[in-house]
Amino acid sequence: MRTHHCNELRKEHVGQASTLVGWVNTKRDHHGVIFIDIRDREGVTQAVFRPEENPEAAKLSHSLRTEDVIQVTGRVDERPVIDGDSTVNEAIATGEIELVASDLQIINKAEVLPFQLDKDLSNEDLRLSHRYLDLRRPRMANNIRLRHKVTKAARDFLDSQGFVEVETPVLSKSTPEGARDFLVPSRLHPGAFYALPQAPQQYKQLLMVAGVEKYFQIARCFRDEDLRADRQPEFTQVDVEASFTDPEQVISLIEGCLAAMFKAGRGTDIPLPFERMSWHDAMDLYGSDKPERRFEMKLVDLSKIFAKSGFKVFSQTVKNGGVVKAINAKGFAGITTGQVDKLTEIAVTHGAKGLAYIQARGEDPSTWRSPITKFFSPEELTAMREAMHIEEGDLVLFAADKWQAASEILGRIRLEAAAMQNLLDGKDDILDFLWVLEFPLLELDEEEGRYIAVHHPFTRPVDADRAKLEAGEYDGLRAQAYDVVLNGHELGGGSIRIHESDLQRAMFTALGISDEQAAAEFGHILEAFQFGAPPHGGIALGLDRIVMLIAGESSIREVIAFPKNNKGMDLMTSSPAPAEPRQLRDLRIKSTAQDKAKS
RNA sequence: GGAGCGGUAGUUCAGUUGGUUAGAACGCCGGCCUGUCACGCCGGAGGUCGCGGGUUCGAGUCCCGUCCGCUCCGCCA
Repeated sequence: MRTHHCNELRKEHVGQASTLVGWVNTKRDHHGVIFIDIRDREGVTQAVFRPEENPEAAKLSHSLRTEDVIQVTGRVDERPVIDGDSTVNEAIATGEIELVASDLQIINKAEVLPFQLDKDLSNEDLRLSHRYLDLRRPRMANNIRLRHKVTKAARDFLDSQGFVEVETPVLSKSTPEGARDFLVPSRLHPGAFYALPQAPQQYKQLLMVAGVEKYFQIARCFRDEDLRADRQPEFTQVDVEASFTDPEQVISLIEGCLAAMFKAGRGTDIPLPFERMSWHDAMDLYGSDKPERRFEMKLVDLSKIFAKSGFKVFSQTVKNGGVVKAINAKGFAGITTGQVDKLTEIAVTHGAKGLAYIQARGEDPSTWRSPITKFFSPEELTAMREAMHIEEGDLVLFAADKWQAASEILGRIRLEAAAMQNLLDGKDDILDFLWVLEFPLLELDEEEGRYIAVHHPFTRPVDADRAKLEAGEYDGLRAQAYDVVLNGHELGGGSIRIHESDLQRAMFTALGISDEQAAAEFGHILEAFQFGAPPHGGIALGLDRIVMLIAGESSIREVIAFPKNNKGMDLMTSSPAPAEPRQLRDLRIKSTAQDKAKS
């Protein structure tokens, strides 16, 4: 049996017998002498086969192929000096020694692999359909181990703070609000369905009513929505809830938890506490509720300057209660026509009628190239130059709309312009953690003509706004909610919750949920709140995204062992797949084939 | 649902203005090689150029359609 892992043997083991097991990483066959690099999960060790040591083993070693599973027994020897040259390999940890093989057992032969493990491959289909091979590659093997370390750090930290891990059901109940649910048909109750949880939100609040006081769970969550590089239909949250708490306690706890996770994952301490910013300021300055602050290019409000401008597009917007805002992409006056078109397209996609800009060839407005400056007075030009700090070579981009719309448009433009200018090059090591606070509680869904919860329907308004909510005044309400952001990525979000049934009913009313619907969908929680529900709040962190960022990957698929592709399919197992007629019969579900036959 | 990019050997890619038999590297197969570690050297096999249609004397290349993948928008309380 194995005596050592493939990363263990050193000079001090010279002369000892050792048995290694693992995969054939590479074979270098010199006919007379054969070198085999054996790989296990810990590392690589070179084994040497010589006819003079054991002719049979040496002969057998010729037949080895990459990824065969073998066991090699031999004597640990120092790497020799040949003709005055050292044969030490400094690239591997065991490079000072080699295993002089006296026995070789081929445990299991391997066919030629569909792809080489020592080369990158761009064909993600192929990787996913043979994921068990893809995971052997060092990068993926490291990511899997990294994920374990980061997850364990979160678990250990929360445990050290007195939090109790509780498992909540995966077979759960569908919720009317929020993302589309995955449904699971019930055999025992034909026509009825479980839903897979989008998050353990209601269960963890009920655990607070149950008196658990401090709960956490490394929780699998499910959402039947379209996928992205950072979105999978099933994903993992570090889900946390506490009773008798407040935002400060949650923030402090999560800063400690993230510090532990980043320490475990990348070995460095992150500076605490994180900076904070109100949602209003984040939108106003960066045009996003998850600001990327590793470059400047802040949004500037020019409404006052253009309030009475002869340029009607601007002055009318301000007159109608909107704003004129702009960003200065320093040194980007040389933007190409194609790039302008692309930025314009982004602006139009997000509701702008076009994209006004100024290419500042010099400091003086007379040198500016722009489709709109001819409409501006000299005073407006001067005031704008001061406000935007326009210098030679700058590019200024405008948006005129309602405050939030204009801000969001410019926020998108800002990110794209920065990408065009490669402003994030060399900034991979900067970790800009940020708390975004004071989110709005509700926002008006103009299509549906009703208010929807910005966070979720259990989020507590700030104390000062509670009376307004109960009185039916829904504009401008602020929530006791907080998001933690890293480099423009939302790592997690949470809130203090509603713990009173009256206030919860008022919230449902605001969301247009009738008493009957509330009783049917949320009766259990309204009832629970009547029996001594403690004040409580919590947060959920996106574990996949956090591990992705620590690993330096750009997709969460790289840190999930068996992810789905863009269409939500597992290419290895070919799921989802049609069900057997018998299964459908048990569930009293008509098959699609039957439907087609009828119609 | 929409936009962009991509699809050529097992893999990663190149392929000019439309022009002979579609190439390279790695991998694979065979041979040689007793100190390599991306071993080396010699030889070989391997292609529905995603699919369908069109233009043309001639299409990997141009046009139309379609499928698949990825990225983004919508969507994701």
